[in-house]
Amino acid sequence: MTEHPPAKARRGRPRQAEVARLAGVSQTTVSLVLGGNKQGIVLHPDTRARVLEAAKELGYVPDPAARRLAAARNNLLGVFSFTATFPTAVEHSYYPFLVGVEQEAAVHGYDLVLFTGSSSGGAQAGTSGALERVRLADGCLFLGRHVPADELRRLVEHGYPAVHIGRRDELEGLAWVGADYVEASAEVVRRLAELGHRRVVLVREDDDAPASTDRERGVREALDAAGLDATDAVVRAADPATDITADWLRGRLTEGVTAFVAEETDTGAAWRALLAAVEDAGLDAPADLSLALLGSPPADLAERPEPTGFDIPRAELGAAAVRALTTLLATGETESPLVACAFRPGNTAGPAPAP
Amino acid sequence: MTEHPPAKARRGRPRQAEVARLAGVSQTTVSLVLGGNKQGIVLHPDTRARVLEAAKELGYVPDPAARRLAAARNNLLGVFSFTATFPTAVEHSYYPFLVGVEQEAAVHGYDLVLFTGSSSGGAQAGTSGALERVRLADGCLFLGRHVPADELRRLVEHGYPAVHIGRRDELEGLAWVGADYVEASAEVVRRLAELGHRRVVLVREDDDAPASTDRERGVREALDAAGLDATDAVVRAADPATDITADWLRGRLTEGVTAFVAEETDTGAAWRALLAAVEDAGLDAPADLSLALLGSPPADLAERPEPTGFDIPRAELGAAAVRALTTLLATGETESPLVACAFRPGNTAGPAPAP
DNA sequence: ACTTCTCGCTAATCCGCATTAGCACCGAAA
DNA sequence: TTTCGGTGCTAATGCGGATTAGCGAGAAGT
Repeated sequence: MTEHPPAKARRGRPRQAEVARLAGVSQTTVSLVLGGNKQGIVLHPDTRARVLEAAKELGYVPDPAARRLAAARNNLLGVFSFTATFPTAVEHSYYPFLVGVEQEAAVHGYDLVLFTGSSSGGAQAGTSGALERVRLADGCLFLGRHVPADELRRLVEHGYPAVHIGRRDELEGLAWVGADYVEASAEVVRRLAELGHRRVVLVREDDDAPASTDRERGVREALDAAGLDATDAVVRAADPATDITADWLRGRLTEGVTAFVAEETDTGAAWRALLAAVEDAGLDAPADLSLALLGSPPADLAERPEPTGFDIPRAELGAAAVRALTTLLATGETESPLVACAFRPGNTAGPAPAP
Repeated sequence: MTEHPPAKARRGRPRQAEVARLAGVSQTTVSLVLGGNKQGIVLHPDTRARVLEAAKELGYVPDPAARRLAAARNNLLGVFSFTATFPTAVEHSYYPFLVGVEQEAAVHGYDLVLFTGSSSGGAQAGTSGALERVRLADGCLFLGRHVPADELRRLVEHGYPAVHIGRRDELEGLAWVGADYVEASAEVVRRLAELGHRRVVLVREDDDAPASTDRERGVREALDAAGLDATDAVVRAADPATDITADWLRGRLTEGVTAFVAEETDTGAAWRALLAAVEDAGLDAPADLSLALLGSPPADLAERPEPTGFDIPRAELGAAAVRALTTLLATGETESPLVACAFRPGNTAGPAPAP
């Protein structure tokens, strides 16, 4: 007869109201005890204890959405990647970031929300508003070579705390953490120069991601600094697999090029192409020519000779990103640190062959 | 003087209320137009158009927190692993699950919250109530060989939607998805029998995880079915590295054993020990004896000959787990599917040597 | 002309939590 | 006895949107 709502009784997670009932206090009090009580309202220790016990007994956990809505924070950090976060194919590329992110987030008491849908055409991938969902979290990390700049800009302009993993200063006000590709790439070229190489070629993808342009810049700067010829020193290959062939390689060799440097990308296409071309040409590195990789080799090429180049401290970058984000959340201060990469001697580069 | 709140006026994004004002309709109408309008309420096309235009003009984007709050579900799935979710060392063991989980979650429009045994709330890690944190998500996936059964039971009894990756029927009411280790292991043994092996030994860890006992069962069943001698057919090695030696191997060989099967575990210890013993004994597989691995080889052993055995469809398992969880959330129905493993011919097993 | 129906739209609530205002009580000061 | 100042707690409200109940007005039926 009466319209009692007991049907909802055991439905879903316990609310503060239920904790309140069990503890014999008001919902407000529960909120005060469980939330920070930043208002400095005085509560009797016994009440406090009762509430805590009731909450534990019921297994109460605050609803993150409600917390956010009430203009508070929910201790959730988002991670949004523009290429799938767990892509089968490029396994090794992004995973290490998460290692660092996860650890550092734990240190700061945050849980991680992985925003999916960026990957694998999920429920609403590609939708123009897809980025907005990250607002559920207190702040968010963004990851990927290509990022929808306008959407991200909107978030940032509205004051949403965001940190990009990877340099990205063209986007005013966006905090980021980046690897110092310029310096790391320059160092690789300097080493090659020291080994006697007078002409070096960089093979990069035909793409203007900061990660690529930074590497090119480093290479060019080092060439300049060493007084080397930078003519045709950079090759943009739209499709490395077809552009970088044994013939092409021989051609460059006859021009006096003795060292080839490839940039690392998600797919490692440039490096793969280079290795294939060298093999096809029946040549050997580092005997006939030197090779270097501006980054880490793809996982499936692990058994190949270790490439000369540098390692990107991915876990460290992930951790730095979390630190930047928590700082942003706490103080509102934007910081964009540049993390150094470690030179990796490897064994694909050697002294330049005598002319 | 007056305590007007205009400070918040131009703050942040537009609300539905503002869109409504601009379009000259009510907030409800805006919600109807912009939201799904699952109620099938009839709206005039013109009204609809006006609202859409107003929304576009203002650049309206719904607040995900509010949306989720009103919907009484936050579209979050938890992933809880009892070993760190992102362990650098055992990288390959759990990672593939996540690949499948992430993709399938995206398909269903869920985002992921990552909980790890270690992190779970930096503030109060290790607390016995650590598991309660997962209640933050609509439902949760559990992952790991060893799981605190009583804590999990509490959650399940409270009606919390949980799915375990890996068979686990001893826990009444818990849904799980598992690989069919019994059948897969049996098949491996059947193949060995077909190759003429009359005595087969399984090397397993001294541990009662379902994943181990299932494999043993499959092996025993296949031995029985083939009418083979199952005496001493199973060896429990607390520490495979010291128990499985070249001497031990020779001993078994003289007893007539011609094939050795190892189970796969996080560390791959049993398989490693077996390989080492064979090498130490100066023997060769598959010439002198046959080897098989009930699972996939550890990543660092990739360059070794491909083990005969089976592959665990980890990504598929992850995806199946998400499907089971979403079904549980939607219909309340618990399902526990068993996913088949694919036999991997490999090249460590061959015909039994003539006696 | 009077009841019924749609059709189109809106007022009122609720979701779960945080915050604001303020109430009831009690001992101390006047 | 009245007033005052804490102390300890709660009612009420709002965040932004989804949902439910239901209200006018014109069309249709009788």
